[in-house]
Amino acid sequence: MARRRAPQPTDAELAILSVLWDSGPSTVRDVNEVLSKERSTGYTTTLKLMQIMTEKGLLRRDDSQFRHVYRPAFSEERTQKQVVRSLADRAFAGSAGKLVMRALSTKKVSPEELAEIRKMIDGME
Amino acid sequence: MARRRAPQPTDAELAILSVLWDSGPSTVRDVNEVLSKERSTGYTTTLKLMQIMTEKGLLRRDDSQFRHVYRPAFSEERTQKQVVRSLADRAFAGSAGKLVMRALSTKKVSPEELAEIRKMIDGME
DNA sequence: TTGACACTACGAAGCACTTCGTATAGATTG
DNA sequence: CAATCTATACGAAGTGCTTCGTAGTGTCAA
Repeated sequence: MARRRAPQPTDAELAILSVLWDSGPSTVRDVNEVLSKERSTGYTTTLKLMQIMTEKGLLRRDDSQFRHVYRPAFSEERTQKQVVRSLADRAFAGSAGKLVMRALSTKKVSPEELAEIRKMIDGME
Repeated sequence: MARRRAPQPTDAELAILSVLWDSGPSTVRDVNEVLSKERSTGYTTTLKLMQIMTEKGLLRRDDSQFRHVYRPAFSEERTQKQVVRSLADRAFAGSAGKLVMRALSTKKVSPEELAEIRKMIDGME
């Protein structure tokens, strides 16, 4: 079962994907309204990006309506695994374990999450 | 104690930093010999990158000798924390904990590392 | 149906990253 | 000292990312 290869999303593309994962299928306007709050992005900028992402295969588009509706081509889980693996390769000599330990050491993990992580490790052994 | 801000290293820059963290202070030739094995990078390419990294403040250079000797301006630990935090912001809504769990779920963590991670969590509670 | 509005398509510019060719200067060897 | 090797400096090209202006097309209400 060969899965289509997914290109690594860029920063701006990840921002768009995040909105779509949160909100579900959306129009360009929907996405841009969320993004423009933090990034103050122009409408046509978001449009162009989403068009390119569709060409790349990162998004799917339903253009049966006047307002095209976009959705992510790949799940949040799959994409997150991909970017994590990519970072592990680039900055941690390929070791996901080293990456995990470094992430834990940033002290930005809440006790609740810590407990969840421990439970996850328990289930893996 | 305000620390100088470190720019995010790019991919090629991370590759160079990795060599320097591993090997210690090195000349351009030293670095290029390691890199060219995987990346087949030209000598002047590596040189130019390291010059730019020095301008950016990512590397320090000792040019008292004919062959300049370079070393990282920031530690591996600090840089790794930085890139992890950056990824958490971009793809995990800022949550290092979510990033950790996703990294664990890639199944690329050895049992030894898993044990180490558990020990680390024990020490944090 | 026509004017106003909203949407998509397209082209291009600005910028950063990466790569490499060429010029120049310092070392080394016969 | 001259030839040769090795190093650095510099400029520039190619590419990809991001941004936006403008043109063209569809929609809707008066």
